[in-house]
Amino acid sequence: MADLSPKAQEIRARDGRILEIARELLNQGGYAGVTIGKIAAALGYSRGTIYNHFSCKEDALLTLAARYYERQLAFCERAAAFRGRARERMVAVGEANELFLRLYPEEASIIEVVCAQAIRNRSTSECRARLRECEIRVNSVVEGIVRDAIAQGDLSLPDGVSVRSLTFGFWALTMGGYATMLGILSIPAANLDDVFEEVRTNCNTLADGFGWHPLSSEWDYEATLRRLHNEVFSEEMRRLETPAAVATHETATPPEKNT
Amino acid sequence: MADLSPKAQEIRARDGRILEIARELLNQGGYAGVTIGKIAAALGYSRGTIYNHFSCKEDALLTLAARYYERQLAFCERAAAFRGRARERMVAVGEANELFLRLYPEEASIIEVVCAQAIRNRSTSECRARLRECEIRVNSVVEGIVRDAIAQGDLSLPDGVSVRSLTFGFWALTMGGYATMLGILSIPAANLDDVFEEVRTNCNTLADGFGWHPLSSEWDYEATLRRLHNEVFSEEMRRLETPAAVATHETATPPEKNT
DNA sequence: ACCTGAACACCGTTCAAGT
DNA sequence: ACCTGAACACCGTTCAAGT
Repeated sequence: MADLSPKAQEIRARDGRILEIARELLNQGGYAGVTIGKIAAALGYSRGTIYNHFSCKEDALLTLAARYYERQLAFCERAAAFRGRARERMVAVGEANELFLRLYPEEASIIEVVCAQAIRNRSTSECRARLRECEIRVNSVVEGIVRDAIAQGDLSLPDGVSVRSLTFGFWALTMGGYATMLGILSIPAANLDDVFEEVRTNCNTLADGFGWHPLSSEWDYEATLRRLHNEVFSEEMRRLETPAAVATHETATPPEKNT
Repeated sequence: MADLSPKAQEIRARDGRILEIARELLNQGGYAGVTIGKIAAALGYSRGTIYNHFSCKEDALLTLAARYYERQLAFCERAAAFRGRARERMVAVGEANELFLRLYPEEASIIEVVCAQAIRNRSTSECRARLRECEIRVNSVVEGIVRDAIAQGDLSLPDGVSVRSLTFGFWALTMGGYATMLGILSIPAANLDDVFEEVRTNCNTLADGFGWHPLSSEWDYEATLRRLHNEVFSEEMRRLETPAAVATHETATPPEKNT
């Protein structure tokens, strides 16, 4: 960083400003609200200049998404390093995801962008590679925990079930649940008041179904969560408890067309 | 239908043709490939005429999605009427979803459209209501099975777990898994060769985790599937086994921007 | 009553011309 | 070397004018 000329540093900094503006526009008006023109106006440069920073609009948005995923990955890695039984660490990673979504709810609108193939397909392959890297690392964190559980004798895989497919189950359950909450997958049920709790309960039940010891009935996982909150996420828990610091942005609800 | 004038019938039929053209364009080039201009050209009418049929592009696409969901719902309802233990019927509904996706893989690109808030938000509320109706009905089919299981003594809910949250677990696991397959949620694992099997295995394990009898270890659910194939989906199984009838369309892979 | 297509508004992206 | 903004291509949508 220090070996860059002042001009080059200024340009670097502008990268970040563009992303921040894009994030605000996305939170305010969804994908349709993000426009090269609006970004340029807020930035104080002309539209053409944006293309000196990002090769297209989608690359800017996916870069934003990559930063989001990288922070989420860091949460997961901190949780996976939690000291305890393998299943406790699994619970910890789930909690890390939950805390992350709770802390940055407004930024979750970026996930919709990532999920849309129409957007991903317009982006540069380097951009997608950066996202993919995050996904792979999150996955290997969880697979590592599963392997530890097996090595420690807490879990034995049923016939025909691989580490990958077990990991996939937890992943699909969690992401399917959260995607619902984020409005990506829609849910039929009326008042889904606490998706977080339902994801947690179902993940625990799935682990019980695999016979992953200690079972829910054999262990106090509430205590595990308390310990995790104290030992790993104390700073984040404090921020969550002071509501002013969280969710100051309103969520993205672009005006509807009819009624 | 018979009480419509010939002209009115002609217009009605054009509704369907527009949807069919939209479906083909969607399969060929994804959302970006669907254009009012292209639809009009293929239809042989001017662009303005399209707006006599659908109030906007998104309404046409969501109507297409609603038709898709309605056919899927019909599959689920047939499966739920299967005679057997409640858990067998649950397995049957899962299998119905799987069969539906296997039979119409190319049409799954419509799901991406439905998942994109950016698209849903531009549609008419009537259109979304039609989609929502389907989701509600699928959900109540599954909730009904869960309630039957409880009534018949095969399942007892743990403390703090409602019928809805249990249903939600199966739903999230299934949809999260399929969303992966459809490229909506991306999956880190390298070669995910059989998402279907992994969804099935994990759903079974989740049911075992809830102590839903008969457990996997107490019952031959492979036999249940065979019976379902014979008694309910024999026609569909035959079509699946003659590959010529299935997956003739190529999946939507619009050209990428870079390498 | 239905259809047409010019016209409008709004984008993303490029690139010759400036500084 | 960097920035500008006119110009281009491409959309969705509307509506006065036709038939």
